[in-house]
Amino acid sequence: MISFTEENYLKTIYLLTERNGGNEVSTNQLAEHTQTKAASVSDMLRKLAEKDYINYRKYQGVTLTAEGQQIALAVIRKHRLWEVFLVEKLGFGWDEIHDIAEQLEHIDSKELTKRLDNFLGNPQFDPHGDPIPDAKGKMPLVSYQKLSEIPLNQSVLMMGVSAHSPAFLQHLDKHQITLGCSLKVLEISEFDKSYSILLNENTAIFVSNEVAKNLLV
Amino acid sequence: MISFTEENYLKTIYLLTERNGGNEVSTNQLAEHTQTKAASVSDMLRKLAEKDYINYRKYQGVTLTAEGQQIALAVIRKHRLWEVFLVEKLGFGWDEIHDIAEQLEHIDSKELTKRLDNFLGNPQFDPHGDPIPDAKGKMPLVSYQKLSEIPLNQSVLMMGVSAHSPAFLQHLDKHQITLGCSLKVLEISEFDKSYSILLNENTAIFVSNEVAKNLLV
DNA sequence: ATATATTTTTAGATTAGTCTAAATTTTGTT
DNA sequence: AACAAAATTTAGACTAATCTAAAAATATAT
Repeated sequence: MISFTEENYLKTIYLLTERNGGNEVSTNQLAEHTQTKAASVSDMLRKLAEKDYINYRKYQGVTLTAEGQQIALAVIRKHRLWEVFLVEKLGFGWDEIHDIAEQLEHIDSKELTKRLDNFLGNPQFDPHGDPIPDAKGKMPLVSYQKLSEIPLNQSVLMMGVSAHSPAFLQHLDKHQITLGCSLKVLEISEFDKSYSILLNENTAIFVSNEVAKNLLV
Repeated sequence: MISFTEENYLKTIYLLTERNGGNEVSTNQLAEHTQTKAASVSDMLRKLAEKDYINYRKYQGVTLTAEGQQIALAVIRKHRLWEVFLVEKLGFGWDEIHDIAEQLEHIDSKELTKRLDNFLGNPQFDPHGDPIPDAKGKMPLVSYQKLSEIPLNQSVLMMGVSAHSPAFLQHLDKHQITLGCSLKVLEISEFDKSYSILLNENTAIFVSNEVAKNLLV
C-alpha cells in the first residue's frame, strides 16, 4: 500500500522533473515544494528508492521509475479531474480549487475515477489548461508557448497558465483574461517590459511582464 | 487540528451511542468497529477526553461532548452527502458506495460541503434512507419502524435499512426491494418466521426474518 | 459473597513521517 | 588544486497511532 505522503512526493517529483525539462529533481527542490526540510526528503527518497518508485543516486537527485511515474500520473489525473468537477459542476472559481483538489486526489477508487471522468465528459484539460492524463497515464499532447514569446500583432488563444497562485489567477479575473480568450500583443514597453494587449479583438489592456510570462497560448 | 483518525472515532462513538439508545459506548464496542484493539482505543479515548471531545470515566464507557458531537455530525453529513452524489450523479449502486464515502467524509472544506449539498438539491436522506444532518448538525426527524413490527396486511413504504452490508443490499436488489417501494406483510411462517410480502401491490415475494428485521418503514 | 471470567487500562515497543544538528559530499572560486 | 560555500545525508530525537503482554477493575455466577 502506498501512503498519502508517498503519493505526494511522487506527484511532486513528476511535476518538478517536467519543469526541469526531464532532468533530475534535487533534494532541496523537493523540500521546498513539499513544505519539509531536506533531511526529511532524504529519508523519504531512501524509502521510495527501496520500493523502486524512483531512481536515486545519493547527492545526484532523482527521477521516477516507470512504476513511480504511473502512480504520479494517476494522482495528477485525479487532481485535475476533481478540479474540473469543482469548477464545472460546483461553480468554484479557478483560484479556489487547488487546496480541495490536493485532498481529493488521494481518494482511492479506480471505479470512482472512471465514473467521474465520464460524468465530466472525459475532459482533456483542467480549468487551468493543464492536460489530464488518461486512465493509462497518457497525456494529451500540448504545445503551449509563453505569450512573451509570441511576435507582436499576432492573435492567439489563451490556453493555460504556468503559475497557479490564487493571487495570480484573481489578477487575471480582474483583467477578464480567461481560458479561451483571444490575445494580441500590441506593444512591449521599453521601460518595464510591460505589455499592451488587445483582448478579444476589442479591448486594450495592460499587464506586467510577470503576467505575460505566465500566460500560455 | 483534528486528525482523520480522531474524526473516525468521534463518528463511530456517535453512531454507536445512537445504536445504544443514548447509552455510553464501551471500549470493546469501539475496538470492534474501528478494527483496532481495546488497548489502542483506551489510548485514543484518553486523548479525546483531554481535547474535550468526549466524556470519559475510566471503565465506564464514553459519550460525546457538545463539541465532539458537532464534529461527528459534520463527518456524518459529509459521508451521506457524498453517498447521494455517488448514487444520484455517478450511478453507483447503494451497495458500492460505503468505502468510497468513508474516504470522502474527511475532505476538509466547508465551502465544498455547502456547494455539494446545493448541487444535490439539499437532500434530507442518503441512498440507504439515513437522515443527513444540516450544516448546523440538526438531523431531519425520522420515525422508522422495523417491518417486523408492522401488523399483517398493512401497506407501508420502504424508507430505509438498518443493515448496510453489500451482501444484504444486493440481496434486496435481487428481490427488487428498493427505497420507496410499497410492502404489505401477508403472512409470517410458523416454521422459520420468514415473511410472505406483497411488493408494490402486485408481486408476492418471500424474505427471511433476518431481512424483515432490517427493513425500515 | 467470593471466586472466576470479562473488560479495560497501563507499560513498553514499533512504524511512518517529521525535526535539528552534525557530518559528508559536491560545487564553485580563486 | 585547494579551500570555502552550498547541498545533501546521517544520527538521534519526537509525535501519532498502533500493537502485545501484563496488571487492574468490573461483572457474573454459583
